Amino acid sequence: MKRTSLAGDSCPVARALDVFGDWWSLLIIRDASLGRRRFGEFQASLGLAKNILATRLRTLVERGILKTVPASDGSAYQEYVLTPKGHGIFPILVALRQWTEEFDEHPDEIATIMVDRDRGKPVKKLALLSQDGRVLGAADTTLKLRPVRKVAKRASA
Amino acid sequence: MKRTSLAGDSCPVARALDVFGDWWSLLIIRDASLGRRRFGEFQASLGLAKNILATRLRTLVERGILKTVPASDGSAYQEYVLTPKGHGIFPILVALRQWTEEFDEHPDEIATIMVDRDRGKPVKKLALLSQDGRVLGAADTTLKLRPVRKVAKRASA
DNA sequence: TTGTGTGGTTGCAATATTAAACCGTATGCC
DNA sequence: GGCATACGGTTTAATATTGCAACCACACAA
Repeated sequence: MKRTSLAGDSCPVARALDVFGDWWSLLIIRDASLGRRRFGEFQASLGLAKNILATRLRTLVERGILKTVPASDGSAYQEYVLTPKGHGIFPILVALRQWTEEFDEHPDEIATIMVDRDRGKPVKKLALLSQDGRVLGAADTTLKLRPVRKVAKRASA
Repeated sequence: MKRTSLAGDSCPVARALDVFGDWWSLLIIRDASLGRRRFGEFQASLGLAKNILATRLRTLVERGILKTVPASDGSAYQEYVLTPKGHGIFPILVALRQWTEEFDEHPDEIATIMVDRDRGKPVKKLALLSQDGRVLGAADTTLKLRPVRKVAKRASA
């Protein structure tokens, strides 16, 4: 009855969800990208049980999303910061944010807007472009089987 | 001990996760966006237990991501299709996919690539633009408190 | 009218989440 | 140094969710 792992799945969406697709991981990553680094900061901000936070931080470190560094204030504690792989999650956070901004039933309850730091103006919606520069919607795309170079090991369908 | 609900949260990321932030919902939505519509199709594709699939479909319908329609083949069964709100999740799926493409340890196990339907060429990476057209990274953005128009009801921080 | 496929529901065992108590190590303060 | 307290967890026990398998109702076919 173990929660089924998606790690070996051949779908890239499933593989991403396997890494940070649970209730708390993305919120921890969001907090980290807002500059929070300490165990206590995450706990206070998210209000989740400490044991859960501990296991989540541990697996996020294992998976290369976060890394631990010595505390910046000189104390003997450690802090958790995003790796490049963790920073790469930023567009996903933006996509989630923009979906809520567009479709949520109570947009008045959204506290913040994302702005361009230089100008202070709201950012535009994420755009998916073709190689020749056209804006693509879902209907303008398809999936193609990836050409296999050497030997594919475990991928199924 | 009920799983804490994020519905009333003021963070748009949390609000999105509250709607489809569990293990299976996004995969169901992915399947739906690939054209799968029937209970059995989802079940065979995802390999999840039928009771779980049933509850997920029900809540996704309740939350306006999917809607049920009479079966397209004339049989008396029903099918599940994405609403506009559900189609709006597409950029999130793209962002997840692209993260895996860029950071996964075994990219050779990824089966498909997303291509522009017209040309058959891979799509470009999602781009976040400022209003004056600059490409923005995480460090080029900040969050600003949303100006409150009328009375904010429940939002906290 | 008997059989089969589809679309579920029900019951039970295993696992995950939660809150709360506990604990060792650092700091802070005297 | 000595005591109190904060930090960063681990442990425990209750509850909720997940997963599997068996069951069931209805539609459709023969």
